[in-house]
Amino acid sequence: MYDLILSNVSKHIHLTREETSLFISVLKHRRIRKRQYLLQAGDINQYENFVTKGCLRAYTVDAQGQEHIAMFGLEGWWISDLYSFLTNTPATQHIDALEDSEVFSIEKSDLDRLYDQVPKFNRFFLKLLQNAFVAHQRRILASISQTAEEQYLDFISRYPSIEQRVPQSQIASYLGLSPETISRIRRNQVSK
Amino acid sequence: MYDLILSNVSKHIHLTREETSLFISVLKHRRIRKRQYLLQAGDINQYENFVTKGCLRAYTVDAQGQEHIAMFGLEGWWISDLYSFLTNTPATQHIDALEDSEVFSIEKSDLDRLYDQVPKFNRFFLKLLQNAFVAHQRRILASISQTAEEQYLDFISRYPSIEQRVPQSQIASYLGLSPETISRIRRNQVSK
DNA sequence: CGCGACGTTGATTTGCCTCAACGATTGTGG
DNA sequence: CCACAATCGTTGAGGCAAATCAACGTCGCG
Repeated sequence: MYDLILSNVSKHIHLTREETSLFISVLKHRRIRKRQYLLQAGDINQYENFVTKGCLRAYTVDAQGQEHIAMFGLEGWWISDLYSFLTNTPATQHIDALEDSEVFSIEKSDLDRLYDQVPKFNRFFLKLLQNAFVAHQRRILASISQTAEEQYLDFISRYPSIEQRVPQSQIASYLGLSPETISRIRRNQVSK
Repeated sequence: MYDLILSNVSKHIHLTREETSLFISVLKHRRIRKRQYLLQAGDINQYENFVTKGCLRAYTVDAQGQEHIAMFGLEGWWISDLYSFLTNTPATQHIDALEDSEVFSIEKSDLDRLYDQVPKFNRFFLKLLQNAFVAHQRRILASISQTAEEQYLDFISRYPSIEQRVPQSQIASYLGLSPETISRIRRNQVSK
């Protein structure tokens, strides 16, 4: 049950037995049914969440009611509205499940205590965030410099596991394209 | 001379006198003339840079020769090609100066040693990166959900100091718009 | 002075969106 | 278990926001 998250941690730092059990003691296991919210915009994001099963998404809803996906969360990924989490302000993002899912959640106060008691967790989350930051930078540059087709092809080659699991319309929403555009790109693709 | 960077650090962590002098000892002061490179794509980004004076930009150049600005760096900001820095691989970004500038640079090996000797620097860079991550997330959502005009107005209200200092064409390049579009937005704006 | 950098403006093009209709598949309540 | 609704993707027609192309004015600098 703890294998996935412990191997995720051990990619970056090494934990002693005591540190491991301390870490495990702050994990809250939760099941989220498809379409169920893990977080609603307006609420305060109390948890950093690690996905152990299924698939979630974080997204905003604009004035026209359109959804814009900030990130997906598959097995082995972390997902939260980080700004809300850090500043204790109401979330601007919703997080919900695209499939029946399971996560481990760490409460903010527990995480802060963990940072103090086992300082190397600072290093761990620093590493995580470095990776996320680099990925975001790439996404920004893609968004401002590439055509719709380039963005889509890049996406599916970079995240084939997402492309296979989530509806095309969700990928469209992640890329900032219309579902029809994705459909047309795919049509042109087969004839190439 | 060290005031700006020390106050930047002390926003997030407190340093003893010894830690402060250790920190200062790894800072390399550099002057970069307008149009001069701090980093060229293809080279390995050896430094994390803190801007103490002037204004720099990090950007990629695509196959058509078009520049796309990843980030600006004004006084008090950090700037680097983080991916290259972390992985020791050739940079994909150029960094150069839009004005005569000065920076403090920290070499990677020094930073790694600093992390070990003064672990709270992990915390410091974690905090920095959290802020940067949140800003990037906002930028992504803006880019995929807003019109050109909304993006531009958002930008100048969020970063008035940049808008006053850098050419409009550079802001266009940051937002992924053409310079002409920015010009037209501004024209419509005055008549409102 | 003359040149390059920068911004403006107009004309035209184009990539992608919107709107609308439809088929296939999935899921669900009677 | 079937019928009907919802979800999802596809396709076509038309429109529009922003890009492109081109010409020109202004300013600052070497």
